[in-house]
Amino acid sequence: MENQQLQGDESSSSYALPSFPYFAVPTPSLLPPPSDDQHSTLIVTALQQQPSSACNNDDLPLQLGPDQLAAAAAATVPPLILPAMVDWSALLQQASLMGPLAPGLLQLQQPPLESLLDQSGENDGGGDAGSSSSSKEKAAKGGGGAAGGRSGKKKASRPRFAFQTRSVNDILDDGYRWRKYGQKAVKNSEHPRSYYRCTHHTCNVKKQVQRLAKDTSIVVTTYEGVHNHPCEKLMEALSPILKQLQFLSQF
DNA sequence: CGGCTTTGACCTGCGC
DNA sequence: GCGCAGGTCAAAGCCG
Repeated sequence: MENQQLQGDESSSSYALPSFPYFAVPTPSLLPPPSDDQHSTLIVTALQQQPSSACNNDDLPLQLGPDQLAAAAAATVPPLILPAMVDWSALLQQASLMGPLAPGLLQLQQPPLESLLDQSGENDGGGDAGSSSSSKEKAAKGGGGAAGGRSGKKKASRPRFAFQTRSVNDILDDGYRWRKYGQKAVKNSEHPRSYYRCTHHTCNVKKQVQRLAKDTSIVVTTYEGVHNHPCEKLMEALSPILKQLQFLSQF
């Protein structure tokens, strides 16, 4: 299983995620108060590289396709208004630590990332979707080791979370600093996929940003790995409060 | 000048 | 073995 690999291989896995096999839609109660300009709807997916049989979800009561999920999200979560800065990684960590059914998270099911991203592609046929899926999974698992041939060793897969957001901006301001290290045209999609890496020296978190071909207003952001450092912007915002608390605690 | 983006090249795995 | 697709590198250029 992937999480086991993560905990075994990641030197920086102090925030190693427990199992979080749910497709989660944050309900409004979980959301911060509205802000002025950054409007977006959000779907969060916890991704795990599991055997394809595990994705059948025969034992799960709810079976929704990507389109249905999007519709369900639209129905259950009317246009969410997000603040300019949301630490979604931390939110997910917190949610996962609270257990599989964190308060405020609506359990649906765990769709594979491929099904999410395949919405973007006008597949030539059903069989094509399958091959595309396996191709993406392969890339996700071996991508790091593949590039540049720096090490022949296969890189262990890491937890991945896909955020589906309706936003004009490609980049979600999650409070972390990212450096773009690549951009790639994706088959069956007119929009390229962008690759980002966390700029923190010891942090190896990556994210991919891609727009859906079918609905270009939706941005799919896929996080890979877990930050091993605090969110800079969050700390910046909190530091005055912390200082005040420290000051008050003296009395 | 440092940090970031752009972009072509390169590498790997998979399917045929 | 070859071609394709995805992921990454790294040099060059841009920007504050």
